[in-house]
Amino acid sequence: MTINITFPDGNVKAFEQGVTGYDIAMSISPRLAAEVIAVAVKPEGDTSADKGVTYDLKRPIEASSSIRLLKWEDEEAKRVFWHSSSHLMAEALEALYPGVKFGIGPAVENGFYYDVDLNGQSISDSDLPKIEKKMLELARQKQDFVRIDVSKADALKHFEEKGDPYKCELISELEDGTITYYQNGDFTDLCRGPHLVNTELIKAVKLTSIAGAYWRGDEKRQQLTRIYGITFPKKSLLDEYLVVLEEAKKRDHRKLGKEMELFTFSSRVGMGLPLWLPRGSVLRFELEKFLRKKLNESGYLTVVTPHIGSKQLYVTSGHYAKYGKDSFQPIHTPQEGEEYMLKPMNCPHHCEIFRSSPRSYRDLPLRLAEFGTVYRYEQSGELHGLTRVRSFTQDDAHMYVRPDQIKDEFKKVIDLILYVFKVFNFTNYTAQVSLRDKVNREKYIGSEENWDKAEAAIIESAQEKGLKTVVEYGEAAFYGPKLDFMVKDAIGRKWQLGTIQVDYNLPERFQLEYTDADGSKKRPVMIHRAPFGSLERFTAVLLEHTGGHFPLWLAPDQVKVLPVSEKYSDYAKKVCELLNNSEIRSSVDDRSETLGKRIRENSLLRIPIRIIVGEKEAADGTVAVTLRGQDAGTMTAEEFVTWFKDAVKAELA
RNA sequence: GCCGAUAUAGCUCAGUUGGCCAGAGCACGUGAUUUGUAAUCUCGGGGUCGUGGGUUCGAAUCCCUCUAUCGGCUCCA
Repeated sequence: MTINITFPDGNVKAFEQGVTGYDIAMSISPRLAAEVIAVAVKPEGDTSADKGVTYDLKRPIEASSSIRLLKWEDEEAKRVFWHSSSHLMAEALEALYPGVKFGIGPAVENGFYYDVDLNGQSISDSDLPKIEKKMLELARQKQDFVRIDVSKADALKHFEEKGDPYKCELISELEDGTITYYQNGDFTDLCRGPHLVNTELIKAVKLTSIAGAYWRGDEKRQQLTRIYGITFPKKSLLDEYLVVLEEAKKRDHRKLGKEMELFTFSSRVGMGLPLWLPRGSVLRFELEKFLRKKLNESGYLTVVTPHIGSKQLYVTSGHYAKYGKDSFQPIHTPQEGEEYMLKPMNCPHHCEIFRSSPRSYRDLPLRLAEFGTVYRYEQSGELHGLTRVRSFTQDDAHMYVRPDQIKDEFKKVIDLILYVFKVFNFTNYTAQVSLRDKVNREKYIGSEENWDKAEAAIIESAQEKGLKTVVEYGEAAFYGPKLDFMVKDAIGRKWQLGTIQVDYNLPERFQLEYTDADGSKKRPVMIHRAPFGSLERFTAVLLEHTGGHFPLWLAPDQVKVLPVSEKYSDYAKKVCELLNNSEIRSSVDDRSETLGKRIRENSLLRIPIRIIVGEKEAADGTVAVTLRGQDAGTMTAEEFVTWFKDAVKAELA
């Protein structure tokens, strides 16, 4: 019996039933067969958007299907490669650490990990080379990965005898008849697969770090040792990867922030409490200015509210019940029973502003904006540079809208966020729609009906704006669903920047009302939004995104004027004064250092423009301009001001 | 908070199996030099080796406590 195999280019070829991906590749060329790692199989008639199931190269294909032969360049192939590598590491661990028990060992975005219980033994970074060596040794034994179907009873028996409670727990949750083992060498693991054909494909191994991880992510359960690693089919690919990693470290915002004198931390002030240095403060104020202008154009009203609020405010908002114990504790006053809390968000204050006056349907949408500094008690281990801090300033705003205005308003915010991303040249972002957990719903405040409406509004707006979105169930805030924009940092970690959240709950809790056209009282809907997320996190991500080379309009120091020698200091100062009077941030560097050294130092500070003045310029009243290392010509100081303003205008267009 | 690691001058880092007043480069100060597009030379100041305890004749080095930082986990309004 034959089946039809459809190739990505639309060609169809007949093969014997039970043909494998490897056979198909061989039928095209042996060279291809050597490069193929796995095969994606999509049965004929499956019209879903699904990319197909990844098969082992030697697993028989039983029905007519469309296939894609997956090579290293395909993400799916990398996953197979790394998943197999985690099995190889487990085999090595079992050889080196007798009695080791295994949790789970999946492939991740860059490599793989395995969670293991070392059975009382300990392991440290210095042990990693030993494990790497063992892995390569085993890989060279050319072990086949063998897929074995097994019954639930047999599987349970096997791992009980082996004394592995983690695998037993996993098996107990699986359905009989769907359970498979994979075996390579002496190592057998419960695994769905797919895997490489043979371990010999793994040519280069780097174990990157050791960390603790809770079994099944539950803080209350056993903590396992997680070993991270990455492998490659060629040694050269590993070397390239290590170089990229080094380069990324150079862009780390914590390092750049120090070098460029933007911000610092002090253990005496307290952990997670950033101190903005003068240069960083300029940057921050410019970011604020940039957004304020946009807000003014978009009908927002700016408000200012205090950094603390009475405990009662948060009892009303519901935040106290939800987060009270895990946040900064109430501030007591000399007055018995009087308690204030550092504000963890601005919304409750804004709700009280809404209440300060009767509102008509004509007043809506009411958009209240504030650069509001908030305080959140993040767990100590979670703090990270400027991306996770305990005190940060949100570019916050709350829109109070009529139900019929939600979608329009939502779309306007999406436009704003996309404008921000465009100006800062963020092209590599993902939009995540965060909805309720499908099953576990008790942690959410508010009625089913309102949630359904809010979730629909988000999904539709995103669709109509043509956003590519990922839907995540269970990621919603407790008070409403949200649309988050995520970007990656220098070393590939994802951070949430902009956020838009629909909220039916706070208006309810604060009993917010407006008078509708027919004179009846109606409840507004609230939309929370922050295009930057926070000034802190945005600055961090921007630093890494640009490598510290900010757009001209944003650079803390825009121009450095360098006189060739002391003789031209006065002229340099005159030029600088003119620029500063034209609101161009500039300064003179006339230290008695060589010109070469001053150029170098000011370049390292990433000052975008340098102006050099010497005999010629002083005589002609001109300046010699260099923009980011590129000669931009000689012009009069006045011409430079115009040139500069035009350049800034172009950046913000 | 948990697991693992780290902490030496303002910064980046040396400091060998515990052993003379703890070193370098950069930065800072000083003097010379007055420079035409990415590092001029001279001399100098600066560290109770994160904190507190312990082991030892002797601790930057070994052990414990605490603090902070780093990599993860968990959490994230």
